[in-house]
Amino acid sequence: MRGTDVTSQAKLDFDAWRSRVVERLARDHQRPTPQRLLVAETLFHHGHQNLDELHQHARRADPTLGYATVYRTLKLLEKCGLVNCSNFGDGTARYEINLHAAEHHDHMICTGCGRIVEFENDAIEAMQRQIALAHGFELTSHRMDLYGVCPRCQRRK
Amino acid sequence: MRGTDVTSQAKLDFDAWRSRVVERLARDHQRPTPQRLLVAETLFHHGHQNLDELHQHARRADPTLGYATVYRTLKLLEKCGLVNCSNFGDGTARYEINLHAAEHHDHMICTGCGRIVEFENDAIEAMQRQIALAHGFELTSHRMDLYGVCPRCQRRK
DNA sequence: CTAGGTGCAAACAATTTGCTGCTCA
DNA sequence: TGAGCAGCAAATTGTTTGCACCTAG
Repeated sequence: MRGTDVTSQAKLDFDAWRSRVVERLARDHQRPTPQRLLVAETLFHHGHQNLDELHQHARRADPTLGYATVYRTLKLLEKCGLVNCSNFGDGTARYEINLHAAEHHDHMICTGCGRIVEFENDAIEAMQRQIALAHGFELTSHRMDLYGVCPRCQRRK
Repeated sequence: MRGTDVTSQAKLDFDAWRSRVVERLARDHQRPTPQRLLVAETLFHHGHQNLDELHQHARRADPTLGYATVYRTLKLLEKCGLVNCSNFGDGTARYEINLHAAEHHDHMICTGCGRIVEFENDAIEAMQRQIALAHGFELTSHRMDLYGVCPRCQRRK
C-alpha cells in the first residue's frame, strides 16, 4: 500500500533471491560472475519472458552481454532448480524465477493480451494426487494453465 | 476382454472417426484425399505422436507420402477441430484425435517411459472455473499435465 | 481446362554447440 | 597457470513455405 513498504519488501525479496543464487551456484562449484548475476537480476524483475526478451532487457545494463551467455545461464539456473521454464502456446520457452523451492504455482493466461497471472490452489493439488494414485502413478510434478480473457480485455471488446 | 469384442469396438470407433473426418472436410470444401485419410487413420492408431513419428508410421502404408503433406494435413485437421496439438516437455508438438468434440481430457505422463494416460475430472474442472471467476477471467480452455512414474517403471527400479 | 493438392527442397526461427581468447583463483 | 567462462558465429532441429507438377471434377 504505502510506497516505502512495497519498496523495502521488493528489495528484501531481491536480496533473498540474489543470495540464494550465489549460494546455490557456489554449492555446484559454479562462479557467480557478473553476467550470471545480471541474468538472475533480470529474471527477477521480468518474469515469464523468453530468451530473446531477457537478453534485450539485460543488455540495457550490459550491452556486451552475449545471447549464448544468457542461454547458458538460464540452463544453468534451471539445472540448479533456481528457475523454471515453461511454454505457453506461442512457440518460445519462457522463464521465471523459483524463489521458494518447495512452492508450486500455476498460470492463468489471458488470450487477449498475453498477461499471466499466477495462482495456487491446494484443493486441486490434492485432487491431482488422488488421480495419480488411482492410476498407480507416483506423482512428481504437474502443470496447469488456464486460458481465458482477463477483465480488462473483456471490457475492451 | 474377449478378442472379438475389442476388435469390433475398435472398428466401430474407427469408422465413426473416419466418417467424421470426411464429413467435416466436406463441410469446409476440402477434399478427402487418400493422403489425408491416411494421416487421419494413422492419427487414430497412434495418438500423442509428433510430426516425424506420424510421418514414419504413415509411410509404411504409403511410402510416397511427403512430410509436408502430413504437416499440412495436421494443420488442416486442427483447424477443423478434428485433432488437438499439445506439447509435453520435449521440444516437439504432439497430435491426437479429438473424437468427441465437446469432451476435454487431460494427460498424465510417465517420466520414465513417456507413456501418456488420459483422464478427465469434473471436480477439478469446476474448481478451475471458480478460480478463473475469482480473478475475473472468462475461462475459455485449460491444460493440465501430471508428471509421475507409472506402476511399471516403479517396479523396474 | 483449372482449382486444389502433393512432394521436393529450400527458408525460417528458436535453440544449441564449437571454438578462441580471457579472467580469476 | 589452468579450469571455467564469455562472446561470436556456425550448426542443428523443428517447423513452415515456394514452386512446379499432377489429378480429379
